[in-house]
Amino acid sequence: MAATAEKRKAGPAPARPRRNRLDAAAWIKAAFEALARDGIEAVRVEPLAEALGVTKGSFYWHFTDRDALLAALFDRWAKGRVAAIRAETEDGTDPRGTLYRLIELYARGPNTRGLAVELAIRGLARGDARAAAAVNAVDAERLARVAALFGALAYRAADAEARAFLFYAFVFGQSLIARRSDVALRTAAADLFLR
Amino acid sequence: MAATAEKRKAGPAPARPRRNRLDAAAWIKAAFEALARDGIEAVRVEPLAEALGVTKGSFYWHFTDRDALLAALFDRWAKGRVAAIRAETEDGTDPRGTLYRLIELYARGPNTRGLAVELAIRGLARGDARAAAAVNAVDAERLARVAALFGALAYRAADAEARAFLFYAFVFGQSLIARRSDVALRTAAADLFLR
DNA sequence: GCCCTTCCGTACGGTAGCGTATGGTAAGTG
DNA sequence: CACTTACCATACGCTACCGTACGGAAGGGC
Repeated sequence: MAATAEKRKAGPAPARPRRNRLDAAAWIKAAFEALARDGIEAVRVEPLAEALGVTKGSFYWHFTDRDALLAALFDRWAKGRVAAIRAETEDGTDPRGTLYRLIELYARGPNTRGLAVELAIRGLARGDARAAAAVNAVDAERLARVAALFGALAYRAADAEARAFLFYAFVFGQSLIARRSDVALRTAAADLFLR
Repeated sequence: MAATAEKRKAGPAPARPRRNRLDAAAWIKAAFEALARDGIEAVRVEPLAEALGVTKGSFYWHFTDRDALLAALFDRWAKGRVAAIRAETEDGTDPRGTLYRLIELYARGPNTRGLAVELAIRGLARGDARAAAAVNAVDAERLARVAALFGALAYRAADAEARAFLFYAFVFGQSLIARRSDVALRTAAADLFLR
């Protein structure tokens, strides 16, 4: 990470940094956009620079190389997903409702962007150790949280764990199949193990 | 394999067909190898040529461009998968055993190659219409066949369809999750809807 | 034998992107 | 006002790949 927040002085905050000043986070955000829309092949330095309205001179100030951007991308994705699943499951009441809400989050909803990022990173995890590490961290947290939800529904530990595994296998597998499929079929399938 | 290769008499000349004559199928096969191992970005003309021991002069004789190779790849994959699911389900006896066998095929067996190809093509289906068409054709056949298996287990039509959907969502989803090496967990999850 | 088809090698031009070197410029700092 | 810092623009060399043009070798048909 490069230097980010150096202007800690008190006083009037600068309204606009300058013309088009960027920080590392802006590059990562643009990288997420490109990844969601066109996959990892679209996360390239020069196209991103053009999309951001700067040149790659900016990029190589904030990152050592393209690989560093990818590493930051995976890291930030993992942290964000872990924080998200914690926030979504911290309400202990109504575990079954939470499960249904979680499924909706990835199965329908306007979350095609997040799903695309998810699938892209999981696809990379096959050949990239850092992507694999990010996926492992996210999966561990998610499976633990969802297993706890099933545990709250009075399933025994081993059964709750199996149901959590089935839960996420279904969530992501379904997204690989039903590109235009109907909601009724998906709901019926989910009801088979959410009962 | 040295049975049907005698075109010449027993001269001192090399008995090979010629030096390294290829056909389109050889290129497609090499493309599958590259796709399975390193993803779609590895399916490139010049690296494939080197792997095949020829130059790209050969490629542009058999294909108009790289895109034509990808189209042939998707087409052949779809045909192969449709033929495979038909062969695997044509035996009507023991539907449940067939279901378990199908799951093993993608979840456990030494089929990491086929699974890698499957996931790569499904990842491409998001942005490539031909890949999407191939996936749709394969999915339609698979879902119909597996729904028929569940139907043979006395599930009613709608239920059988939902179970088939869950079946394939699980098969592919489980392959995306980190803890896929845990056989017991995977089996327990499958038993939740195959029991 | 001769030609004709099939297939590949060789050489070339063109593009896209990576990373580097270096200078320039506006904001802050003293 | 000099000076420093942070950040970006510009220009360059390099590599990998795509697709084209064309020539040449090896067999099969006559």
